[in-house]
Amino acid sequence: MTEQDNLRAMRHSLAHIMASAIQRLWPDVKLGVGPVVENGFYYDVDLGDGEQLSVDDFGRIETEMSKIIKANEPFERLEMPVAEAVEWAKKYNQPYKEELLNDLKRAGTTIAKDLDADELGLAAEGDSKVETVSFYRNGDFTDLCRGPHVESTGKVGAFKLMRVAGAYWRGKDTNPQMQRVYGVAFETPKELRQYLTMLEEAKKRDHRKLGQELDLFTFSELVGSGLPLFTPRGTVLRQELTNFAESLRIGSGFERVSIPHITKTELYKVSGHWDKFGDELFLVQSQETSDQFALKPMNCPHHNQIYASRPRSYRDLPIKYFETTTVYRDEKTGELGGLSRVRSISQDDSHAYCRPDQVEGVVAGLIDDVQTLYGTLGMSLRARLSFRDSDDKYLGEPELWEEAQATIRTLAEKSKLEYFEAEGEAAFYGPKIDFMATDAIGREHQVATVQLDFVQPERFGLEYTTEDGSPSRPVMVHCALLGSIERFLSVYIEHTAGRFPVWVAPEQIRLISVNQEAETLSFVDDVVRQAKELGLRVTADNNNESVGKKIRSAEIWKVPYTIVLGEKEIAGGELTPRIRSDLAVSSDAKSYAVNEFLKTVVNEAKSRVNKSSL
RNA sequence: GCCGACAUAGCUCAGUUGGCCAGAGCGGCUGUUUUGUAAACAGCGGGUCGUGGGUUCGAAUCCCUCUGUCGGCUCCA
Repeated sequence: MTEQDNLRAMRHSLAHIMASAIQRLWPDVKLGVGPVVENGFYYDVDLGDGEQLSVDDFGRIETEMSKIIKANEPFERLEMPVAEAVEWAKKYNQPYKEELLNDLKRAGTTIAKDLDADELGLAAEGDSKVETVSFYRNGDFTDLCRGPHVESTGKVGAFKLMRVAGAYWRGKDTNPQMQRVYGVAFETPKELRQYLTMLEEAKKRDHRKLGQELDLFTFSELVGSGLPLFTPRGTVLRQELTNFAESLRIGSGFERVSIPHITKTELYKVSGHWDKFGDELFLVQSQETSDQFALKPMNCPHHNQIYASRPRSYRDLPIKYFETTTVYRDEKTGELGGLSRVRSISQDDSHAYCRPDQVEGVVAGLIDDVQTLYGTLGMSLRARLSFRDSDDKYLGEPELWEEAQATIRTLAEKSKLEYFEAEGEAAFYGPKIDFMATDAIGREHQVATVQLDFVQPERFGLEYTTEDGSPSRPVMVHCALLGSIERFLSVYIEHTAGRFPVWVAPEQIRLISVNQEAETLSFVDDVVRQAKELGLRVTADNNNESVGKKIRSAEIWKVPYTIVLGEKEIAGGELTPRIRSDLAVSSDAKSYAVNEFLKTVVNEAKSRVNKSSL
């Protein structure tokens, strides 16, 4: 058994132990499923009679679990015919288990396609009907289960119950809702502690907290949920990041286009999005005509109309458009949160219209841009090649798919990307490459995406004239480097913990006057003026406070360079910048002539480095 | 949308067996001080306790509605 398998067995065993502890405390509990998840496990339970578990009960449950662990009860595997198992479930009043068993009996799997039996931790012995099922017993607790488990309840490592949340039985929103109790578990207490420390760290860097503290963005009840408002500081962040992404586009031969934010709904009836996503559109009614409009939920159909506005020759291709613009999606309110999930979504979107023989070159260029961007931001990347599976929901010629997927695989190989393939993750219109970036505390986030599209060109009748004069369909390549800029900001704020490198820092230099004397203030003004002339973001703190307090304030605002100005500086004409600790390369404070310092900072910003050049 | 928790000053938070004018720290403003690398001192403002309704002699506190936030579920072009 590998270490991985052993950890899984430990976690799954803990799910059983937790269920058995809950059953001791609430004998009438009805049990759902209890699989292993990332970092731990959960079990879905239903206490019945509308009774609810809360985190206040965790102490009792954990105590009970500890007793079971201490008793070191062996896990015994037993088998019984399915019919007998159904009787067992009936007898012990476990309707959810009964339902699962009936599925096993009928279909041989616990559920059609939407849930993976393995994830559920349940028996599924292939596609044929199941004759016998396995149970595991520890002490007085018996549960339908495929296993494997650890030998006995004493061998489960370190765990902690984390939270309880609602979850639909078998993930369907028409089913009754159960309570899902989550726990985390590791082989050793040390690993558990490390994990909990990481969570603490994540909490400290929560972009919602930092957004408030660093005055980056806000929400207003009057404007509505999921509609972030960016302050001047937050807007600098957005702008610097999009400027960078846009400069990569321009370097790769994309041309900027510009479109309105609304359209007649006809556009989406043609594109096919109306049927699929119509209920998530914000509708806008004209008071003048009977036309119904919608706020755009994506940009491709608009861009397609620009492509379609004149005849295209094979010589014109690839035609590459890009635009940073906002789309609007009426997401369900319960799904919104911070900047991670919003209803006004800004995208650095691009669409390239290619001949089939150009797809490879275009995609290679985009992969290159993605790598440059995330390399500069100090995040490592992994790519998921999202391919189709055998489902019939995919549109477009199967040969085209095969070819495109092969191309993507070759490119991933050539670009030295770390990648993996995921069947069934493709969009309905084509395969894609989704990029995941790892942040400073080891969490992975989905960011950029490159998608091939065979469907929209067809739907919109996009064409170009080939060498022999016949019409042909271009292939569309969608790409967003930052993805949703709001979501990306949430990732980047947490990645940097708000300690932005100079090129993105809303406030790059803060000047602190030692006193209020006219000579000092005029010297400060002079440095501010010079810095602004060089395009730097500089502020002066001339408040009547102690130097110590003003330094502290600059630290709290995470300003990269703080400079105290007083008699000494006025006399010598030199500054001694205080460098924010994460940027500093050495700990010695050096002095620079005003001009020399400012020019160094300008160059540092221009080169987008993550360390101080001083 | 669903389940659960929550909403008190600009921020962070006290204040529940329903009861005197609703509190603190930070931030803000004013004054004193003229300050040298993470918090000088003093004073002053600031909240119809998210909204609307209800119960009660009396509601920040109990009940309902709505709005918003958080943890999940579901969804994600």
